[in-house]
Amino acid sequence: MSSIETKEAIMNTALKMFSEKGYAAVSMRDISGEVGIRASSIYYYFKSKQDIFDALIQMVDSITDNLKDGFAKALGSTEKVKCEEFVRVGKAFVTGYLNNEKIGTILHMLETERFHDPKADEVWKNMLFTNPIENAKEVFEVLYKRKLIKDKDAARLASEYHGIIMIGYFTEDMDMLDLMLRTFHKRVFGG
Amino acid sequence: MSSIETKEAIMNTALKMFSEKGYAAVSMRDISGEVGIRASSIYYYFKSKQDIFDALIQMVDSITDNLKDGFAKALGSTEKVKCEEFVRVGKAFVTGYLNNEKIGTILHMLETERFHDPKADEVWKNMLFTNPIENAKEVFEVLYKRKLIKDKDAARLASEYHGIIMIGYFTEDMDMLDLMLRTFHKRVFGG
DNA sequence: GTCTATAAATGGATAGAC
DNA sequence: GTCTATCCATTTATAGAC
Repeated sequence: MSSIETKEAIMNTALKMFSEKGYAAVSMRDISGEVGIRASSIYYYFKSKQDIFDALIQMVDSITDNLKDGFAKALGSTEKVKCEEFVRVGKAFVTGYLNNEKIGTILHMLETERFHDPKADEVWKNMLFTNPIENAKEVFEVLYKRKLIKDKDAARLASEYHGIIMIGYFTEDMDMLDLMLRTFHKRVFGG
Repeated sequence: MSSIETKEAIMNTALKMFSEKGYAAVSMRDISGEVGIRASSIYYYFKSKQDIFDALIQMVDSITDNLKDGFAKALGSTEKVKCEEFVRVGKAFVTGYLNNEKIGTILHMLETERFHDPKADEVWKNMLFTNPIENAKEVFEVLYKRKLIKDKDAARLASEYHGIIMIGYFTEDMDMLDLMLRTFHKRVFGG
């Protein structure tokens, strides 16, 4: 295996194990064993266990920027925001993005470590709240300017919308998420 | 110190440290040092480290039942649900209950361990979602029967309401929470 | 780049004195 | 009840051979 491949294997394995067991509960031997090398070999790529974690956070931080797409692209440029499309985009954000294999694993890792790692806490909040709400806000601003909605308060609409998304994400009740999105659409876009 | 006091000190200290550092990162020596005894003395009260954690979860599980009060008592029995009162109750749930010293610490501990402890995951979801939503649902059912609201779907209203609460809790934006609660009140109870 | 070997520290847990 | 002493497994990390 080439050098770069081994390094990536270490990071992917560490991410998976940290998210399942938590940082402290995973040893260098656990990671190396899963990768198929000896623990000491990890130190050729990373100077410490913390160094692996920091590299993961940094990687995650850059991924976060690629989030905007879905909601903005799907809703910000259509003629009329149909209910079915609105509901589809909302559910896709939960099932396709938040519960995506990669993103979901990252969120789990951050969630287990965020209380004792300020950087992890910041990235977690950005991924799950700050960025999505900011993106939704921009979309609602566009929709208002294009007179597709009557409510001018884009910031509040974005927080309300994301509240629905978060309840769907945490309770995993997709039927209720569907229903709440329909009700929100009716209220904001009109019957 | 009496036997019962020492046992409580161990549990309180363990809860605090588990919530700050995570279960695996806290050693028996860490806990005993904070309590002011030797690590071996803990084994007089608990047969293992896991035993402390399990005792905490069990304690937490019983506390959860005392949750109903706030929302139900405050809103389910008044003549008319005034906006100010509705907003006050919602904000009090976030600042007084979820961010309460004891409850908040418990939630943090559960959140760090829930992905590798099914019982912790269950209790966490109950405390933060299942129970509050169920309680809110019962209140909205009462309010509908008393013709104080026109919307019949109490389950959906409860999820929408709790979505607002959760956004307030996670983002810590109390001004936005205030605004969303006012908007919700206007929509559901009428201007 | 990956290995073996090992240092040095820390972990959970027990035995037995007081 | 709390202590000292200790066992034994496991941990992070390094040194140096290949």
